Amino acid sequence: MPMNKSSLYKGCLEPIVLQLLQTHRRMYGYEITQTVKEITKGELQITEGALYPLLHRLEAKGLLEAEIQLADNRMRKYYSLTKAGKEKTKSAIGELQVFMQTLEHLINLKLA
Amino acid sequence: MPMNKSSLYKGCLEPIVLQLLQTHRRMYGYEITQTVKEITKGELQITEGALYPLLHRLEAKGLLEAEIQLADNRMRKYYSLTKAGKEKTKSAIGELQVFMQTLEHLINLKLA
DNA sequence: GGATATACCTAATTTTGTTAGGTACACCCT
DNA sequence: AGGGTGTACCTAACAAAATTAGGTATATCC
Repeated sequence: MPMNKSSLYKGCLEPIVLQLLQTHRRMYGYEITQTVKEITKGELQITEGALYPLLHRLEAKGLLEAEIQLADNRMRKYYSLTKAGKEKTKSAIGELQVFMQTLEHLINLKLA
Repeated sequence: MPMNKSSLYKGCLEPIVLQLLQTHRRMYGYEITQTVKEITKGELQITEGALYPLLHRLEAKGLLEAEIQLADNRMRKYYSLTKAGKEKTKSAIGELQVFMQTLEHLINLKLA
């Protein structure tokens, strides 16, 4: 079950996760993979091998903070944006929007 | 001169180049970098270290064919899409459009 | 003669994702 | 009791692709 046929999402995972955490306030890893799968109707399946290391990197950079919680002998590691994370999210989303406009522009080109 | 602050274009270079070759019919490497820079007003600067290896890969896969031409002691290696390349372009653009819609969907989420 | 632009190239490194595991517990079913 | 599935975390080996930073060579302009 690959993320996608020809991984276009490379480089976009970070802003996607940041944005999700901004709208949901607080999420754990597995929840992120399932939520994205639902929202995108299976189009984007974030692999755990990509997600967990990313979360760890973002935490190490001080953009996320983690809190472990137990329920029914189940561990959940909840992540939320730090102040720096919120700022980073803002700029990341801005860049992503510019990126999307640029992409659309490039794709809809007709020969002059 | 990096391509971008935080390279979002990572997995999208191939479809972009294919699309450009479809609309322009015939281009050489340096021309591609300059054209993209102009079209995107500097937003996307394809580095040569990314482009040339990509062109070689696409040629090796039989998606592009190359033709070297000389003018004023200047070498230019013109690339154009093969039949297989045209088909690949079609599907790549389709995937890219699905990708863009998914991205937009993810970014424009509001908390339910 | 030197800077800038054109025009190709590659090698080392880094980043990021894929693939493919592993642990552990809960729940359901037979 | 045992097995399958789902939840929930993790990591290591590998692969792909871009970045960084070079190199060569010629033309043009000052």
